[in-house]
This record gives sequence, C-alpha cells and structure tokens, in this order.
Amino acid sequence: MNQAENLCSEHEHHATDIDGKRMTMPSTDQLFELAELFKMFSDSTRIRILCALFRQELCVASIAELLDMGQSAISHQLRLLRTAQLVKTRRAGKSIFYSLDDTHVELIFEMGLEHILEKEGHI
Amino acid sequence: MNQAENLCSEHEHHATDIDGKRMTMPSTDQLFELAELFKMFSDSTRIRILCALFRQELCVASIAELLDMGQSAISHQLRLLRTAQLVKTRRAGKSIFYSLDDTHVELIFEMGLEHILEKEGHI
DNA sequence: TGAACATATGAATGGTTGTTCATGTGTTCA
DNA sequence: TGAACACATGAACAACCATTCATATGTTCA
Repeated sequence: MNQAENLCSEHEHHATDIDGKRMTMPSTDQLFELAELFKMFSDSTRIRILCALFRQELCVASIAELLDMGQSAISHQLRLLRTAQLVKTRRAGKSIFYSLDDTHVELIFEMGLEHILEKEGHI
Repeated sequence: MNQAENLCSEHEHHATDIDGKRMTMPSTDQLFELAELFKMFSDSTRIRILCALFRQELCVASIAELLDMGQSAISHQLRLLRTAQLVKTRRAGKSIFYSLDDTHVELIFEMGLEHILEKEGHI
C-alpha cells in the first residue's frame, strides 16, 4: 500500500494543495461565462448558421433556405447569437444581413474539428 | 434601389451560389458531432471539472470537494466526459483518477476566454 | 396610404438535461 | 470473509431549450 491510496480516507483526497489550485483556476464567474459561450456552439442549428457565415454575410431567408428550416426558428437562434455577440447585423432594405462578429469562432471550430478527426482515427 | 435588395423576392436570397457553399461546408454529420463536442463544454460543472484537470489528475472525491458538489453529480458528469473521450481514468486502489485525454481542450478554452475578455472590453 | 415582403417575437409544447436519492459494483484490509 | 470505502448507475423530478404557430414590427413601392 502506498501513501497516496490512503489520503482519501483522511479526507485529503490525493490533492496536496486544493486551496492553492482553486485560486489559480479562472473565477467561477468566468467559467460560467465560458459555459455560456460554448452553449452557443452546442446546438446543430447554431453551428450550421455560424458555419454558413464563415464565407459571407447572409440574410435570414438565405440561412433558412440553406439549412432547410423555418424562418422563425432561424430568427430565434440568431437572436441568441446576437445576444452572445457572435454575430452582427446590417439592414439593407427589407432584409437584414447577418455576419460574424468574432475572430475566435473560426479558430475554435477548427480545433473542435481537429478533436473529432483525431478521435475518429482511434476507433 | 440596388440590385441586391431585390433578390429575396426572386427567391435567390442574396446568395450567388448557395449550392456551391453548401458543398464546401463541413458535412451535417460533422457539424452535429461538433455540436456534441461543444455540448460537453456548455455546462458550468463540466467546465470546472475540465479546468481542474488542467493542472493534475484528480480522483472523484477531490473533484467533488473542489467544486463543492455531491459525488453522484460529479460521477454522472464524468461519465459524459468519458464518453466524449475528453477524460481518461486510472484506478489506484479504491480511487479512480481522472485526467484529460485531449490536447485541444486547453486551447479551445483559452480562445473562449479570449473571446470573453474581448467582449467585456467593449461594454 | 396600404399591400406585400422580411424579420422579430410571445406563447405553447415536446424533448432534453442536471441533480438528487437510493442502490449496485468493485476494492482494501482487518 | 465481511465491513468500510470509493465510485458508478438507474429512476425520478424540476428546469431548461428548440421548434412551431400566430402575430407584431418595420421597410418598400405602387
């Protein structure tokens, strides 16, 4: 029996400096915000919208047609993306064009795809 | 009135080559997988778990204590992270140690934090 | 101005999800 | 072996969420 195995029973839980670690972690508030950001990427519809906007700005009807979904559903999701400051709008006549409002989104997506490809290789 | 404003009425929706764009987008399946990945980051508890694992491997009880949550709740979340191949396990006696199983997670988080900081600056 | 169009939004709904409680599985050691 | 410990897991419940339907807002143009 080595020493590490015993620490749990002594309520130290194998961690030598839990309080110290907590201090170096991003604040709970920041991690909550981070979760909120990734929540925007956690839905297929929103991901497809953002991905479509990588290439060019698009109006709502274009996005709806591209994703083969109702205008209302798209509009609701765009509102969330707008609130998260991931997209911005520009009005042109009756249409409203949406475009990306963040330089990190593409990079984040790229690394997400790398993860997927890496894990697929292991199957 | 310029030409662009009219395209919506003609059901072209301002996009010159919608079909072409669809082909260059990642497949719907891939984007679904991508959403599933980001879904793992879309919860505060899971984010905090992963963040705690950046520094060192931890057993379940340590994580529960660190996050001030019940053991069962942590265990359920760890199961999801395991299924997503984001963490791996190592048994040591009665304890089971969890550690990160992906090199992209930290990079993705870093860019997420950059996004947050950038947007905070604009308020 | 008013009809047609593009988009936004509130309410309702079915599906999903995170936590808790109770219990099961696997390990250690006296 | 069996008690104590560490963790996993199934069921239940409440909270949340994405879509749809109906309708409202804002724009263009005849």
